[in-house]
Amino acid sequence: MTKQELIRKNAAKVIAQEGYHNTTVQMIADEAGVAVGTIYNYFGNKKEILNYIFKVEFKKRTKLLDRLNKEEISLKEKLRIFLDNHFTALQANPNEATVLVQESRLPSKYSLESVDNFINNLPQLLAKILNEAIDKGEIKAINPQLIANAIFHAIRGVAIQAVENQDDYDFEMAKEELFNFIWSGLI
Amino acid sequence: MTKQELIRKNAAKVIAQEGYHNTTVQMIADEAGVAVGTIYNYFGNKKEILNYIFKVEFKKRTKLLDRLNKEEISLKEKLRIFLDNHFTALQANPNEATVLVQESRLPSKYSLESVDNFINNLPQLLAKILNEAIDKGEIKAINPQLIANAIFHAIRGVAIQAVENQDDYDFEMAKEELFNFIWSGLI
Amino acid sequence: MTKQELIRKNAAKVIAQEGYHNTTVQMIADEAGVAVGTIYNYFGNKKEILNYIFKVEFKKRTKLLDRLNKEEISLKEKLRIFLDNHFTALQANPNEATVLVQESRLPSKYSLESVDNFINNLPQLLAKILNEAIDKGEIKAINPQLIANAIFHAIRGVAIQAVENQDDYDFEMAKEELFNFIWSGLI
Amino acid sequence: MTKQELIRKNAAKVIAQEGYHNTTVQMIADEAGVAVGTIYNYFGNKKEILNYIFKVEFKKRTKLLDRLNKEEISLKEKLRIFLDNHFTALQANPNEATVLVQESRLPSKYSLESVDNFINNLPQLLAKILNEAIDKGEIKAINPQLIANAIFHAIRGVAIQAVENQDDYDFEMAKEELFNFIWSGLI
DNA sequence: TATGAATGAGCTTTCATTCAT
DNA sequence: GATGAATGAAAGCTCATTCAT
Repeated sequence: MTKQELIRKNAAKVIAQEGYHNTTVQMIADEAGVAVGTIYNYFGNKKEILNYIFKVEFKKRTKLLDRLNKEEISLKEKLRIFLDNHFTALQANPNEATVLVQESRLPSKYSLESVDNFINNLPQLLAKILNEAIDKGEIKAINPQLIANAIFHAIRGVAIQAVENQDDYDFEMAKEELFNFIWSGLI
Repeated sequence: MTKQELIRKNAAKVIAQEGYHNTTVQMIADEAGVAVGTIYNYFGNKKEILNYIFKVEFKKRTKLLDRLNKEEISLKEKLRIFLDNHFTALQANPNEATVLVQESRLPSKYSLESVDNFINNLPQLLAKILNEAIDKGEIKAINPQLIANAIFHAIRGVAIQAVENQDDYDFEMAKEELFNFIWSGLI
Repeated sequence: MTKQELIRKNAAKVIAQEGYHNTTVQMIADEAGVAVGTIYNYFGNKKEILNYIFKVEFKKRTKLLDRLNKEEISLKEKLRIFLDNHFTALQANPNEATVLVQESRLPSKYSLESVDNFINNLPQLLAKILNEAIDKGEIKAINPQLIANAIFHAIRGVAIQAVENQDDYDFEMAKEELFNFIWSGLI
Repeated sequence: MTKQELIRKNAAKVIAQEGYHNTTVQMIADEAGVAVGTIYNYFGNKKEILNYIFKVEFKKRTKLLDRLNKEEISLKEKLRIFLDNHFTALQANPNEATVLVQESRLPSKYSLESVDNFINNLPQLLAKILNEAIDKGEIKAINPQLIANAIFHAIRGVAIQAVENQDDYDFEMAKEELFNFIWSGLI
């Protein structure tokens, strides 16, 4: 693991626990087992650490949605795959997931590029997929923007709960329930 | 308006714009037209201001849900009334709504009592209502906790968009779309 | 004395002893008997303290030269008055004088407005006075800019020595010698 | 060119542009095209680089003055030769000249041996030469220390201007004006 | 009650220096 | 010798909080 990855991972851990604003760079350094100075060899400032965490996660999510967007499968299947992936990522990287969920609502003027990307572009991509499904008659005529947004946040809300109760959480059940709820809302 | 209310209102305004962590007590004082010292005559510390904002809003929401819980009307109607109320409150107090939405995700160890209340108890109350509706056969058998949570966050997500684009947002359309989406997901 | 003056005075003292770059804001605060935070209530940042020291001294020197410029007395007398004033100021405010002398040579890109003023405009004013004296035939035809600059720095050089050996320095002698040297160089 | 010379030259370049305190060892390393570590193989610390720049330049100036001191030529000629030399050096090594001029006023407690040498011994040597000229009746009875100091700084002041406006500066004119001014002040 | 100047702990960030490779 | 990633002490600056007026 590169030192940058080491720092990203440990930063996510501390920020997930403490929140970005309660996390000092020293805390991140201690968790990563490096000196503060070392962090500044890899990140220009504290904000960029958070930025990088978002960027990495955003890339993962986006890549999947982009791929789904192009594939010739039904929306139903796409939604299943997306939820599968999401919950797998959640279990694999709970810290990063927590950070995404907790730190994604700075007022836009302070917002990081990557946070904006995450919070705006992901629903956007989802809306696009919904739109096509409407055209194909797979789902009923809804407002794609609005419903994409609702779905995105519904998933996010369940993710929060899941992550906060990681140890005894039935991820399979959650995925199933969530899928049914969303899908019924669309047809 | 009491001085405490004056401070609460103006604090909500600034915090909505800047975010809690980027808001200084001085900024709140300036907005409210009082001295910093005055604020500390009404609030023990900065956190308590946020706490109070949540408390006031929570009470409003909770009161409604409590009432709905007891009334002998169908879930469908309850949901309608809740959404009506929610969107009305949103338009009436967009600052407070923004604060609720943006500041409700501190890590639990730093969390304020009132924030916890808001984020946990509101879905809880909703879950209770859902549960009864299941028992009565009004809706299908879902996991009430999880779906209440999903609904809560779906509404929250739409609220964010609405508040951020206040000036040219079709609240009626949003309410209608959201209601249909949720309701279809339940039956 | 206002608190701003208190800080300026004590800052000049420490900076004269230690040099601007070896002076921490904490040192200034200690010398002035206030907290660091207090300094930042009166100055935006460390640089502004230095800036203000220069500004105050510059105003003093400039005011005199401006007045001399307008008066209908001979250059010889003007020069005498200026040197008198300069050496009086030197004895009255040796710390400020030391700061002026020691900190006035930052590379121009980092230079403070007030430092630039001091180092450029003072010789400029002197050059103007010389120019008029040439026109009136009081002194010989020299390059006013260049000689003004030479005079300015000659005075500055003597000032350094004087300030560094304050306790046993014959200011009257210095003034006399310097005047004669400069004056002979002009006629 | 030895590596030490390479570093000295490039350090002078950067320090002339940025000032000693705004120059990082990394910047010097980059300019010289070596690694930071390499610099520390040739210089004990950052200060020693500056020290060395002064030492080299001081030796040049001192050598000339020492020689002039011993020669049996008139002060007038000595002064001419010195100014000639000085302005030639200025044009040949403007970076080093700039450094000498800008960095020679650290408070004495932080001062480098070589800086002290430069700023104290050069005027001292000049004073000695003046003293002999007085004894020989070549110039009038002045205070040699003080006037040497004034001359030294007058030259320094003109040098600053010259170096700052290198590209379009009439060095010959400057030399001539300065010589006349100084010489008239002495006789 | 209202004020706002004063406080200082605690934060982010820099950079001269080291040392394993 | 040359390297440059790692270090951590030390700096500038912020801002919640206090308290004399």
